[in-house]
Amino acid sequence: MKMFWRRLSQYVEVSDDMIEAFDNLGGRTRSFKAGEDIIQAGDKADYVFVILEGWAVRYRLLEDGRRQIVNFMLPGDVFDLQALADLKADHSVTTLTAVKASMLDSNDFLNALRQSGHLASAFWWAAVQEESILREQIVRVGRRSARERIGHLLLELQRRLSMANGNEIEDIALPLTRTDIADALGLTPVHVSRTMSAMRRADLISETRGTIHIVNPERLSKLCMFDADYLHLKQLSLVASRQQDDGSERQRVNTG
Amino acid sequence: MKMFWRRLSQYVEVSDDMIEAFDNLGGRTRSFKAGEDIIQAGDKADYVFVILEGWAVRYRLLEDGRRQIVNFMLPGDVFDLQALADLKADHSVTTLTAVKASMLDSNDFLNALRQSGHLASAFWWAAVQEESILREQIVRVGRRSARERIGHLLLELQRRLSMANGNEIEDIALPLTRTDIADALGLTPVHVSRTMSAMRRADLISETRGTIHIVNPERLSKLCMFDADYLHLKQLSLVASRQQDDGSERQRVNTG
DNA sequence: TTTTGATCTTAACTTTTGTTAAAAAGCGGA
DNA sequence: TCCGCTTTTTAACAAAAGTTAAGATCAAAA
Repeated sequence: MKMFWRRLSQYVEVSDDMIEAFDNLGGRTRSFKAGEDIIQAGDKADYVFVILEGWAVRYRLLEDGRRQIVNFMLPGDVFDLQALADLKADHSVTTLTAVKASMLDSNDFLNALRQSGHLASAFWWAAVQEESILREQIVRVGRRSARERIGHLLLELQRRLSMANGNEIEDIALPLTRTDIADALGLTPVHVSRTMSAMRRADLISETRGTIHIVNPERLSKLCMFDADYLHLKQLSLVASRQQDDGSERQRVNTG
Repeated sequence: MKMFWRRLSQYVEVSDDMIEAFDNLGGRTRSFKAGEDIIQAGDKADYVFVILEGWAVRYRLLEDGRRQIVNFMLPGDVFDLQALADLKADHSVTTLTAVKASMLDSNDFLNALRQSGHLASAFWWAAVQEESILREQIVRVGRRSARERIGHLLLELQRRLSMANGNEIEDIALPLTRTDIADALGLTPVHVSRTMSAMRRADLISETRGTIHIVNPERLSKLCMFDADYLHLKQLSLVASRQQDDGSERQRVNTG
């Protein structure tokens, strides 16, 4: 839950009354195994989830089996605020790793929002940020080359993990297969593999047992035209990227 | 404004107190010429807009001039609810035709939401629907062929225009150049032209002076795997007469 | 350790989409 | 009406990404 408050603190001052209002919700924590569906398309959404640990994805399957991963959900992320509108899910959510998530009854959740204006605006901000990430995903898939898509996604994930973690993460322990990356970026696994091989040869990234190291973030950012504005981060990114310049220690992300 | 209520009535019962709460906002109507920017990336968003007439698009430019249209905004659509989170725009909005839009001060708007729970949930629904459309745009651009993308977009626009209009629209007066369509679908104008020519030859669509006629909506829907569930519509015929359904099973909206 | 199944890589080849360019069509204003 | 502009279409060719297939690598289970 710490990750969640850390994330919200990007936008609002996290006050005690806010944490209290939230705790009173009495959401129960549920654990999911890797590869388990949390929501299936067509389900009636009754809960709002907060990811506490692990990675999940929202995806959609076409009738002929093509799969598109719509977005990644990391610790601190909130979904489905859609549940508050009392609709059926038009997509599925599944886990990539073991996941711990807090499940909040959507009615209780609404009441909590009414009680704490701060809490409401924090969640509003989270929803706005999520939408921003969706828009950037459209740009990524619609108007970028394979190499740019991969680099841009890696940079986004690094930022988001750092934000949840509270300090800059250097190396990304990606729980993703080439197929997952392909399904997120509108490519084929073969082409992802081919392109990442080329990126390694070009010394843009290196990879050891599923952990990606971005050799030179500035260079990769320039190459992929990555501009973190769309993440609407506050001081963390500025402070942290400064720290990164003066050679602070490298850190591995561990996501359970 | 009629379009707007018609659209919201898809989800909530539009009551007099709701219309009153909204009218009290005293939003002023502004007119924009075709091709005029309503919001520019980097602007501080201070207003919530409701489109009354005309078409607009949200888009993002990459440094090297590539453009991605993120979504289309039609009469009855609301943006930027993002303004409520007091953020800077990470994208631009421009008009494709002359546009009339209602501009609501975001603070006044927030107060109105607090006063009318119905109004709040109506807007929440609008935001949820918009996000749904964004997700489908990701699937469209990420995992569909050029022909599927074009057909799918046409079917979506037909649905959305019909919804705003209150009854089924047959022919779509598209105020879009091939370049606009290309920028929305992650293609080039040449390929859009080529593909639409093939679609005309295949008797899927016909076009007269910018007006598109979908020859056989069922066939096109099947071909493009268009499933309107993501728009969360009720059947139009019901909208005209009855409001929200009670306990009975919700109807699937497919084609025609 | 060896085995097994999944994932990754590489290569050769195909298909789709992008590029460039030039001609045709459409459209508003003189 | 013609003129000048923009948009659309078509064609030939280039590049990017998809497909198929086979071998290499990796990690968990025996």
